[in-house]
Amino acid sequence: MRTDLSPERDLSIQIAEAIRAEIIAGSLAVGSRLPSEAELSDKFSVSRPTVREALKRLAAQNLIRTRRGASGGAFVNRISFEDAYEGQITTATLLLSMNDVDIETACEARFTLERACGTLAAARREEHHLARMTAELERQKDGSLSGEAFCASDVAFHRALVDGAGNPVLSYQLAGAVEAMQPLMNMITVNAVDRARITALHDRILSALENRDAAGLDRSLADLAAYTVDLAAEVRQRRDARRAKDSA
Amino acid sequence: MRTDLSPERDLSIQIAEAIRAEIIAGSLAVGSRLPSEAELSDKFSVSRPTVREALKRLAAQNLIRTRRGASGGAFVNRISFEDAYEGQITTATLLLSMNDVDIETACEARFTLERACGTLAAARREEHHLARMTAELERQKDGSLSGEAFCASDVAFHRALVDGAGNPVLSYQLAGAVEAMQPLMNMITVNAVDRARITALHDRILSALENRDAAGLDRSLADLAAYTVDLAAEVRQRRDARRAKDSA
DNA sequence: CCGCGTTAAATGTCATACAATTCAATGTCT
DNA sequence: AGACATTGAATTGTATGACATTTAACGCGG
Repeated sequence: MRTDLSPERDLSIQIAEAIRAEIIAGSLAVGSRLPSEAELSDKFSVSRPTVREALKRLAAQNLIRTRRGASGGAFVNRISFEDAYEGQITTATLLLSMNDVDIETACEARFTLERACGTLAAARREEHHLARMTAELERQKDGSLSGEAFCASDVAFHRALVDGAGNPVLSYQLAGAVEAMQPLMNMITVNAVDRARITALHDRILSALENRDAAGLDRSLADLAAYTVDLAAEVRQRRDARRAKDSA
Repeated sequence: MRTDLSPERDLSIQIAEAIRAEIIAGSLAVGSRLPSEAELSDKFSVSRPTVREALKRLAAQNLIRTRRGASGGAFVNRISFEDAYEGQITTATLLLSMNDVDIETACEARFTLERACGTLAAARREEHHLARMTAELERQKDGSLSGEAFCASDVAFHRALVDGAGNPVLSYQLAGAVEAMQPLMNMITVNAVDRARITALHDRILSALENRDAAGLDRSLADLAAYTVDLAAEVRQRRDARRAKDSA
């Protein structure tokens, strides 16, 4: 079969869209092998490099994976939640950094969603969620931890909480919200006093979750949200003051 | 400058990651122009097709856009909420269809998040949110509406509710969750009785929002969630019955 | 000063060749 | 006969060079 393309837009885009449409429609099942690059370039009447550019576009979206060698080729990928997390996180991170979203707005979004998950997690959390959170909390109490490592542990702690809701779709959605804030949090969390306060709140969160105390968990998360916003406000005040001094 | 690459993985992947890292780190600012393909192939000591494959990967993620002609080239894209929203919908849709996520799980995620927004929306909604929801609700009561149009209106209604929370980050996250479910909802909502029940619930939601009655709004949304899950269960029972008959 | 063609720079596309990788068939030795 | 090395073919990855297309800027003439 030979498929014609309109010369309107770039060929590699059209080819990528044609293949993506087939994948979404299901006529290319998960795990099935696409025609070889030579066959595709024949089918679309384009050169092999052009086909390859189209395939790279799809590969960048995790829609296909390629293997070399005999009986190699491009295969339709089953998009796992883990794969999707990554894209979600980088996109959300860039969205926040590129669109001048203030920390208060980002915090509100993140904690609003997280508290909603908390209600479910209080009912469904399992031992391994608590174990992960306990381990991270221990790390956070280590004073020698670097700022970035502390934030990374903070993220892991909260993601375990979200996972406790036992709903993979929720975990996927929240991954972006929680993880995307890490760069912002890196600017905030600094001194030992702040850390102590945060780990104390984490203690409350963890024990509330352990006791399946949904209301207590929600209060603790709300307190953490309020404290985070306070810290953000301080950071901004310092920054504004510095700017005023610089411009003077 | 010449950058060395390890021969471990594919070159185009490494180049794409190197450039992406620069964008995320901010050393390539939004709107700035990347070196030309010839310069990049020189910098990384690879051929131009390889550089192009790397750029196509980045273009597929909306990280860059390219323009032809003099003073053309590849430019760092400002990721808009609209762009990101597109990608999130296709990803979320594929996730749901490829991973056999049951409707209950998807519904739970969607309404859990939406109820969280509702609490904020009850406090912050403005007249134009109510106006949009009222208009959509009127459409939904028109019996001649097609199934798809009804669902589209349903989505618009709920997006207006989410927008009422007055938090763009929240709107972005929720838009994906609500919209990605539309294909699933299309299979559910069918007959006039179901529609009447749904619009009645929408009536309750709207008036609760109008009266800034957060608790009532939450109850109404919970009822709608429960009803949706019921409908989904019916659909599945019918489907299973049909399958059993077919295999018999 | 304005309009218009020319030109140069950049991406888009093509054709071809070769390298690297993987699997399978084949053949050989024990 | 069976295990193991060898070869070969299929496929993706990369390189090279060329041409086509598009676009902005420049210079020239009116």
